[in-house]
Amino acid sequence: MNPPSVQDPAPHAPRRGRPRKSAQERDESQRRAELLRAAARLFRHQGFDATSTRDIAAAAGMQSGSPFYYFESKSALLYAVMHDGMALVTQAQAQALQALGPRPTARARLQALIRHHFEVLVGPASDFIPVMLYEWRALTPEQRARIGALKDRYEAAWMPVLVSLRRSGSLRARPEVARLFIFGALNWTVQWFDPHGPLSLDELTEQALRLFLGDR
Amino acid sequence: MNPPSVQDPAPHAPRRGRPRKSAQERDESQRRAELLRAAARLFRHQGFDATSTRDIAAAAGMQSGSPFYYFESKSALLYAVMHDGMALVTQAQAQALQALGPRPTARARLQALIRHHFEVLVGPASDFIPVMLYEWRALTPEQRARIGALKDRYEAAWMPVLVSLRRSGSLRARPEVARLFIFGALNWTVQWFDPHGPLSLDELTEQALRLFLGDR
DNA sequence: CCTACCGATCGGTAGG
DNA sequence: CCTACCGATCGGTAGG
Repeated sequence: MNPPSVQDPAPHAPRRGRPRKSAQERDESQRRAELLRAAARLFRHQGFDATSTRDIAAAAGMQSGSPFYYFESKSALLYAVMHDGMALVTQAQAQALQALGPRPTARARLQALIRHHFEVLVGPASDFIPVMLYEWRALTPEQRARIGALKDRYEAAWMPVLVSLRRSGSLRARPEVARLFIFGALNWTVQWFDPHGPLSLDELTEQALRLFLGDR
Repeated sequence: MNPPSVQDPAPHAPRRGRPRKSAQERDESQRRAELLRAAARLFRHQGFDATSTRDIAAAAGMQSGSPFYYFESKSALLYAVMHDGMALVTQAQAQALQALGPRPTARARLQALIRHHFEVLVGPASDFIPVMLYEWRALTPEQRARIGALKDRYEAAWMPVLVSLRRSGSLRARPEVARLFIFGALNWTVQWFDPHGPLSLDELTEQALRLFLGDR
């Protein structure tokens, strides 16, 4: 076992009980965030396997070996993209629901969930979730399990809404199966939706609601 | 320019005006088909980039260089998987519609299309179409255009049905957008459906119809 | 963080 | 089809 060296402690092995952040530590976490953003962008457009750590380094303005100062491995980078992405959108989803005010209808809640999900998938500044959706395979089984738990939490918020809509008759399929179909329909938009096309995210949301709900 | 050698003409440069097949040629086309099946299976489960031509050769019982006797490149193998897969399912789709007999309802036609599509996606012996759906990126632009044309033809068959259901009021979204959402919902089943699970393809089809159509 | 480097793997080919 | 091989690229590391 090596004793920890005094200078250049690898930030991917952060120490516990964090003291106040020095200017250098703030710099480091910013560089780390830049790496994550560059990686997410490249993973989304080229795929994980087709993206080299050299590509990522170059996109973040570093030399080829430098990403490994911030991340243990290429796989750890992928995991971090997915993990940080999920943490972000799960919180944003809860806020989108709270913004509806008191006692929103089930339909209004579904609308908010769908609209927010579109934002996450095809809105500006969101390569993270598409990477999670389409690069699942590249994770190790342990990583998959952990990301899967975050994904379950995100999707769980939809179930009460779907159950309520099923009870009222608006939703005609079984809620569990409906949830899987609906996420499929939404997640697939990554493949075809053009943010610069004629359809706005609001219109897209409206069409989705009309497709899935039988009334109104 | 090399004159064509007398023995071992590369089968991936087939001559025109084909004469009757010799036994050797039949053998060759069978070996080619085995390669395609092995490639489709590996591409589906590991992804194109994560599958080496050596993996494919081994799965087909060959040595590492041998796939290049049958295919110009790894990319040509991917293209062939997608092309042959699309040709197969497009024909099968037409047959599924014809089997409905004269004057089927629009609902019956949609049911047949969905049911057939599930068969293509998650039924036995079908790695080809999932590869096409999820390895799109790995094609060259020219290959993408050609496969895209085949895909358009396959999907075009759905439009008259959706238009008809829109007119009758069963479908409440715009047919063009509905088609995209519906294919998303169906194509995504590749990610979660378990053929050995409790849900049959018939039940899955029924749930999909209930989700997308507002009446009955 | 950079420099310099290693071992492994990969797509593809020549020659039979 | 196999054998033997090449050049390129890749993830990752030691040492500063």
